[in-house]
Amino acid sequence: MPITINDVAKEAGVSTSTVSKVLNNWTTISPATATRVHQAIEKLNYIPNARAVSFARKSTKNIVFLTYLEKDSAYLNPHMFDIMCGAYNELSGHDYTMTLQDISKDTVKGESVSRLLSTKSCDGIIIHGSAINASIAETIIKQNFPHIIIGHPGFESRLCWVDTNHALAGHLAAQHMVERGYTSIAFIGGQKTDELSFQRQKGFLGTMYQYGYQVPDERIFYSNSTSEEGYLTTLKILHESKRPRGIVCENNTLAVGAMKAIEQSGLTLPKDIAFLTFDAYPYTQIIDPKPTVIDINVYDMGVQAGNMMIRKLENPSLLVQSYTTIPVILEGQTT
Amino acid sequence: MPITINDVAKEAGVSTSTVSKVLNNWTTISPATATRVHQAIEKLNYIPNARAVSFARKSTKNIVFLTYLEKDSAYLNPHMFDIMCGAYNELSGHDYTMTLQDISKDTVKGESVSRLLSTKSCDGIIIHGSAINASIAETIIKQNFPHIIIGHPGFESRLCWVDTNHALAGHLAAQHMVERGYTSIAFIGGQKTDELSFQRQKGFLGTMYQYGYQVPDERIFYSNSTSEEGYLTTLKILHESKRPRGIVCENNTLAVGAMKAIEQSGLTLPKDIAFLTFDAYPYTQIIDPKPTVIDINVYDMGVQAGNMMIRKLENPSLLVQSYTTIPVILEGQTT
DNA sequence: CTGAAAGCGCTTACAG
DNA sequence: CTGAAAGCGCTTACAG
Repeated sequence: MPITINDVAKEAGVSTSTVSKVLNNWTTISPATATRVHQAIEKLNYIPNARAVSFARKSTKNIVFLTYLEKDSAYLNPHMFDIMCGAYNELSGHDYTMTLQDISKDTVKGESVSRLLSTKSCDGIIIHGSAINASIAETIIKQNFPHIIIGHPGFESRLCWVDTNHALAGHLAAQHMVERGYTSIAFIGGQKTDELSFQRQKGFLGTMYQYGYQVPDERIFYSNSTSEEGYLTTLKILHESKRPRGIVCENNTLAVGAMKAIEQSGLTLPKDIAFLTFDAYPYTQIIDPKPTVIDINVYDMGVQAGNMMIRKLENPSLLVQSYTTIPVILEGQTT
Repeated sequence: MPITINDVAKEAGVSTSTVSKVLNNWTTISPATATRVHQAIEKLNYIPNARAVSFARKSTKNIVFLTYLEKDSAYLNPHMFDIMCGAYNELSGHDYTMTLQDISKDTVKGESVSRLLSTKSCDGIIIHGSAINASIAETIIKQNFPHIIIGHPGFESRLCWVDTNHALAGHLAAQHMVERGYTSIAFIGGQKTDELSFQRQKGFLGTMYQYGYQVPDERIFYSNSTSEEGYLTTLKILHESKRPRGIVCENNTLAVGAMKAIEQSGLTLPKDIAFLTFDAYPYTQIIDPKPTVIDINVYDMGVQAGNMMIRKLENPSLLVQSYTTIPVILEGQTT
């Protein structure tokens, strides 16, 4: 038989309401009573039944983390899990639990979210950027449900979100290259439609321009972000009649191919050509030489998301819509 | 005002108990009544309050996944998250939710688990192998709490667990090498005390022996599993007076270094030397040429863990203690 | 400062 | 086959 609040009340010689008040730190309880109750709790080794508390309070102290959880997600997108850890850490530090929810099996867009809200099985929902869509957005906004999107949603709305300033990352990349004296640079980006890639490119090109080193169109490349394309594009760049002084890759996968091409061409980094890429993961840690990268602290983004969620729950009238975190440069051996 | 079971009862002209029975598929309900109730549910768009159900049923339909969730875990141990996804998938398919729990902040060993059990906030607990210890084991066994450990616990106990047959993986490695005609082979392992490495090595050496190709002690190496050590050890192996025909590395990190050494020595894979390693992640996908690996399907391990958990919950007297999953060979260009 | 009582929204013996 | 009633273990106005 598990110990209940009634057992504690009996043991302490008070009513259950009094025990409850002690448990919830009401200020109206006399110190003497509080002590007696605490002693009883200690003696009986009482711990409140979380289910009953949740039911009586009409709050779960639980946050759902909505994302894709398919096979190989961990390898294809470790960032997502690092964000998850950050969010977990912040939430658990404030006595919230965190439940996972996969969106990939939804046959109707947004159904898992609707269900989540109507069953009242969480107080709030953190949504990974890859899992947000207009249908979910509408459900959440209509019900005014506490939420945070990780990554800018990609469409205008009243949704709340946290993101890293990717344009600033591009700016930092340009600034670093110019400071090191690399002024003629080729940029290998992802797909034209990729928002993240676009922001990095925009920040990079804009800052180069401000410094007076406009990057010509023929030195701006788009790709499907495969290592193979990074390799081929870089070969092409290196065989230009007038080779650029440096190459910037929009992501790690491109970087693997690019550096292979540079190595095979017999060029030395950074003497013959400088190289910079974005993100410290997943490959730049093991590529040799270690490239200079503009990194984003995704764990911290998760922490910020958790923190914003908690503040929203504590103060529902809070009007903050977004947090933006700042990228940092990690210097390697290629610039 | 959210719709409750009472609203549905009123709408359908029946009692709340009847609605509840319809909701829970009791066979004693007449088809006509069931239809009326379903219509009312449909009309009011009623969804049961999960908190109330959980409280009344004294079960949460929630499983806790216990592990380490610190910064960078996702990069250092993507396997763990892939397992997590597998477990989630299986659990959610059976209408269980899954909550994360980090163990790294426990000041007293096992305190988070004790708390979990006393607050009754889950029906069962899945524990990643890295997070199990004697204190947690004792708590769980004493309370006879539904649990699954991912990976053999490393000490004898009545704990339930799932794991891959790592010795079999070693066996498959040996078999493959011998079949391809590579009979003189060096083995680079992890630390002597590492159980997984030991099992792989044991399986490998044992099978080589059975085939009649005993691996001499001077061709068995131990290491701290860094890429650097893989590199240096391989260089040493390649400069032996009588070079082996193949090298087997116990893990991916060693493999990165080993293959670099082979390449730098001007040897061609697999013409001059054959190479095989374990695990398809995190690096063998991008190493060139792609090595032959013995892979373990960790996602499937998670699925098995989830499945075993569900069967235990449905049938508490189930005596199964362990599942063992089977590794597979993925042929690359190095054997 | 404390307690009796209602209530949170379901489930489940039990009676009919 | 259906329903009245007790119960799950807390919280929280409200009265004193």
